[in-house]
Amino acid sequence: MAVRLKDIARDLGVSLITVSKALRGMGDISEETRQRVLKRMAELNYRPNMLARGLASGKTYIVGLIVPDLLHPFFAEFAKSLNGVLRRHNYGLILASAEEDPKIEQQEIRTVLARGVDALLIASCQPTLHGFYGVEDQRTPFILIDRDFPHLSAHFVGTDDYAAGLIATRHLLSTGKRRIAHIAGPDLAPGADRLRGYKDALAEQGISVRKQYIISNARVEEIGEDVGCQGMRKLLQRKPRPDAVFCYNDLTAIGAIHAALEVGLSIPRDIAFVGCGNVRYSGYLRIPLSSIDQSTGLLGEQAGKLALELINNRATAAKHIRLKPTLVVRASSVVSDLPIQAAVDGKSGVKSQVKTAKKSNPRINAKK
Amino acid sequence: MAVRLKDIARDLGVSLITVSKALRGMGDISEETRQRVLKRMAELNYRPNMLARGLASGKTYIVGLIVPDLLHPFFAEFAKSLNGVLRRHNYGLILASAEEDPKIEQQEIRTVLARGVDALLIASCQPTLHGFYGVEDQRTPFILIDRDFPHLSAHFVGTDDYAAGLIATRHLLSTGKRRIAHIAGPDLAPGADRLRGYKDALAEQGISVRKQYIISNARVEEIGEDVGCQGMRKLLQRKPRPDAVFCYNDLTAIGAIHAALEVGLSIPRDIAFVGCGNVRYSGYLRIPLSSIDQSTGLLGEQAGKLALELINNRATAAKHIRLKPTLVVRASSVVSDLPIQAAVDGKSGVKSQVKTAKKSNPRINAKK
DNA sequence: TGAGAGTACGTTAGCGCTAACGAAGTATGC
DNA sequence: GCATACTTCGTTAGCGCTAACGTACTCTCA
Repeated sequence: MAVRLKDIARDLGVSLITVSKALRGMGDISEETRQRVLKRMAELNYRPNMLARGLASGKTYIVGLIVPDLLHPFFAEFAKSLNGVLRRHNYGLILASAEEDPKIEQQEIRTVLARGVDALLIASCQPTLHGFYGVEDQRTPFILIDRDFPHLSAHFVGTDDYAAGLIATRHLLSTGKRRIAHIAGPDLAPGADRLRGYKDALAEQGISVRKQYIISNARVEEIGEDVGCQGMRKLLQRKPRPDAVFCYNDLTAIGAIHAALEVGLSIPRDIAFVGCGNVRYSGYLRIPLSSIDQSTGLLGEQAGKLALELINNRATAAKHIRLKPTLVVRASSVVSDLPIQAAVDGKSGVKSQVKTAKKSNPRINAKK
Repeated sequence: MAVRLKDIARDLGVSLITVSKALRGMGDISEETRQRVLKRMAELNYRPNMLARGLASGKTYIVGLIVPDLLHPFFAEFAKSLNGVLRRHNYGLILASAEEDPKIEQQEIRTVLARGVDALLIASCQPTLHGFYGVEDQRTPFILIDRDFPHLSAHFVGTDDYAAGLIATRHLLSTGKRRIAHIAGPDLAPGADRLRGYKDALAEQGISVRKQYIISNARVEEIGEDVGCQGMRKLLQRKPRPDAVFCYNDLTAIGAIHAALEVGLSIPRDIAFVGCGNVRYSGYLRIPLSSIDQSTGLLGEQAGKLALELINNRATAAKHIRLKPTLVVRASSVVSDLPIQAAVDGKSGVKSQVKTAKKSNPRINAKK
């Protein structure tokens, strides 16, 4: 059996509550007693029973995180970063991967809440908003991640996806491309915002948006390589053929590039690509991929800090944190005169990825 | 406030314990009463308080997982798969990423244990075995993941790393290469086993192991692209130059390939590469990477099942589960006569990856 | 018919901890 | 010298649930 407060109290000849107070650093204990207690605790390798503490105090020091897919680099990095913040504040993390299934998401939310988490972070994969199964009514603070539900006045931490679309498309325009296509994501907040950004960037240059250049994936479950590949095959049949593609994420971009190479196109000369997400291997791909970096680690930190804040100050008006993304340019969108190995090593390779991710200081829009 | 058993009992005019029994499906309740109780529970949206249940019963229905780095695709996939198994059995997952730091690992083990998990899975990053800080003495069953500590007679789930080294090296030998180098991993079980496999495969062909062809990374903290790149630069200075390299993992392979391209070598003609881990993008890299697949998803499942087994039957002799890895051949190790785009599309590209790693991998050429 | 067995439900006593208040002892002020 | 305040420690009463046993009540069968 594990050592309990009671054991230490008996051992030291003081009352249980004195030991508890010493442990928690409460004021009305003499410094001498506290040291005596702490010393004995260390000797006996005492570990407070967090279940009992949680039951008695109503605080579990656990935060729940529900993501659509832990394997997705974005969520993995987010979770890692969040875990770091929480650990530094002695909070634990209960994690659930919903397998892109709203039913499972619902189940996970239920069970995670039953465990009495102090806060809940949800990157939802719900197609339409049916509310969060009672989370809103609960006293447990909850934060939406990555994907906002504007109708719900909830806390939110995510990327400025409109800016992502804008920046990516502007970049392609700046390289002289004019027939820019878009392989869109699901018809949820991030996808819709990136699409808006894409359209507005075109409008800025007086270029009309052509429907035939937009591949919709409104109802696709998993936006991966095959979606990009199939989308690209359709785009290749358009007349005139697009000369650039802004892809919803890096996975679709990889698939799209694959389809373009398949028919012997030269990248970026014939057709250029920009992805979104800047996943780890983007710089090492066959065609190193230009991408929009979401500073995911920073998102995790911000989300963690917000969660802790909400836990400590019960009532706060809904906070929206949107980080500005940054562009990482690589060979998929910019012609390089250098031999290929130099191109990879130099400006467009990993080095610049690190540089950008470190240096870029995304501004935080704290609406309200 | 959440609904409690007491509320339902009062509401229905029965005793609290009757409600509890109905909830848990215990035998000595009439079917009629049970239905009445369950119906009311559903109406009131009752959720059992898992903290209280855990405190009273000693079972939390939570499993803890501690990994060195959640961002590493292996651990992300493992965690995801484990989460799936646990969810199907109504278990939750507390996850901690130790940031490759033994100190943090120790801290995480302490706090996770304090939360009263029913089982603990540890993929340790300890450089040497100092024991698991009292986990062994605890009644909490624990399972070592990926990396075994043979001295400890603990449960283990991981890859047959010796086979991985053997298979990878045999493959390179089968393509006619004879001067095969190895960029090794840290001097822990997986790294040491892969090295042994490498050596034995050479011995099988009567080829003597040359020290100058083995790059040791015994004390390197993070085995990533940089390590591979630097290791390769050293290997390039050896005389005669190696004509193939088996790399500890895919990340080092990516770095190594980078260094080889840098000096204008042709892959795989001048020098061939095999990695290990078969991460998601291996098939999309500049030089699609031959790799050893660890069937990580299956490992997660096996580990989850073992954990549940241990939770239910207290005492079991130490169980060792080692899955045999498989080889996925791509263009980094096999010459292809086809033009590059066809090579990627065809035999050496994505297809073989799909074939081997069925579940989570992109099925890009759906040309069936 | 009444002891034994079975069924359905309830009572009691915690799990290990904390919140809120209470009770000593010591110091301070006028 | 005695009330007031402060310091230090303890008592009481739970948090919401479960384990283990207790108690009615019914049924069975020699």
